[in-house]
Amino acid sequence: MANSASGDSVVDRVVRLIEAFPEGATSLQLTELADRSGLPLSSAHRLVRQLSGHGLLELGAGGNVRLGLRLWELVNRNSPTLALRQAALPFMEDIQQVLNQNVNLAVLEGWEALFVERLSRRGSVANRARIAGRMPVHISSAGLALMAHQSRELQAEYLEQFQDPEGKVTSDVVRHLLAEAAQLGYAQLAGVVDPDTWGIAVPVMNGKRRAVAALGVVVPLAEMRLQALVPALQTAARGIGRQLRD
Amino acid sequence: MANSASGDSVVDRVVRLIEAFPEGATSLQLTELADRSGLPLSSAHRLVRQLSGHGLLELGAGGNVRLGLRLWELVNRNSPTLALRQAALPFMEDIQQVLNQNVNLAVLEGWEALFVERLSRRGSVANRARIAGRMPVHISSAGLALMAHQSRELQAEYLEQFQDPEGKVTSDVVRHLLAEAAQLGYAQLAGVVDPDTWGIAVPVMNGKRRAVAALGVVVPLAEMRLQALVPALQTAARGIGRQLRD
DNA sequence: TGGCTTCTTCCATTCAATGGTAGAACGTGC
DNA sequence: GCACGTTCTACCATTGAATGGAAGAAGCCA
Repeated sequence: MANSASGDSVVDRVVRLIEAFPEGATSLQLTELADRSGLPLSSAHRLVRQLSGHGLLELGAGGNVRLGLRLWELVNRNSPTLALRQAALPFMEDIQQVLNQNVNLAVLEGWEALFVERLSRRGSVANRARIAGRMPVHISSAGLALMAHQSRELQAEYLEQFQDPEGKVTSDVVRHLLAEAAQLGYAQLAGVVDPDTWGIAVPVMNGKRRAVAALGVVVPLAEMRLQALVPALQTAARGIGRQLRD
Repeated sequence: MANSASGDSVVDRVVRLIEAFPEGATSLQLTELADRSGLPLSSAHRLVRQLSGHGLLELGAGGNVRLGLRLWELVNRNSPTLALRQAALPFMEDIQQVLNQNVNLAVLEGWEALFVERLSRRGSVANRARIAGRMPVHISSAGLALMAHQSRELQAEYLEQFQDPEGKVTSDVVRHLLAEAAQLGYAQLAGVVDPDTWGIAVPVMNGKRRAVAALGVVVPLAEMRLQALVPALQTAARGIGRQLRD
């Protein structure tokens, strides 16, 4: 019973609290939050109250805790992806208009593609790639497009640690996919997420010729027409890259 | 030189750090961040390093600090507005398709409308209502639509404290605007933000008949056709409200 | 090269953070 | 309506984590 029996700082605890929210869960019971974050109830309670006072969290009736609107506001108005999304949105709208497909934009975070923006195909509701959602590199066209254009070192590191949790894919297969994507200039993947859809993605290069994002579409198998999709995506990706330069 | 000379807790400091980012600024110099947050440089530095370790901030070369992608991810995947936005997006897309106007969705935060989602008019780039941006209630149709359907107490409190920083608008004028919006079921405002545009917004009511959001469009003056716009917005707003009920 | 700014590290001091405990509030079944 | 389990909230003595000035390192520009 001292200052931090568990040996972590206040900052660590605040982070644990925020990270304790399971994906997609907007609200949590205080007790459950304490459990999930591994903090003693009284500590969790005290921290939540403090954070609520600033609006980073919201403490509702009955110990109901949710992320604060104020936090959402602060993060989104100063988002690290702001410039990227602003540059990309007009081009994404073009793609959506012309091809009428689900369009998405992803960046590389660790060994996963993190989707930062998305436009839905008109009329359809289903779209797996949620904003702020992740997909492992080896099963997403966006992930492959991104990884295929990273430095040799990073790719080597990635392949080194690669292991398919389901044991179906070997690192050699992934190596091949990456080589192919690098050579073709786009990545494609059929029916991995959804058996009836294709994913196609191209890298977005910034001024320094680094692949900072991937622009992709998810199309129904029936409408798969590479020769039409790829040039459109590549053109848009170049446009985005040019915007990023200024 | 003790534990917190300024008398605020670690949590307070973390919040100050995050709030120190000026709207729209994605990155900040460490020294400037320390200044803006009012923290001693060494304290700011230590906290930034800790937060960076968890990815909530990112500490780049040369003391360059930005919000972390990890924080963006956590906040957006558990956003308090997630349910609202998911319910609203399909309807917003409908509006965009049918009317081809800038569509936006706002909630009430304090005495301001906070824009949580937005779709741009095809082809146009300009759109003042940025995501995570704010507009005072009395100069935004969304704000008026929201406030007009709040409880009598809240409205009274709002009008009580109201004061136009520019001294042009009196609280009586605002009272009148609110009454009108409440009676008509929609709020309209001409050329306040941009001299050539109209804003029209309708409230979105949840299951408990509380106005939880406002759905609005911004149209060029020339294309202003109330009799077409309002019914479309109201229909969409009802649809959104119905979704929120489940 | 010299001077200026900005970043980073160090460490003795001390008070804010901690968490077990107790009690209040809530919900639920009998 | 009572008793029981659960969850939330408040308290407070203990103590080690947080603090921030100062000095050194690293850039940067003229």
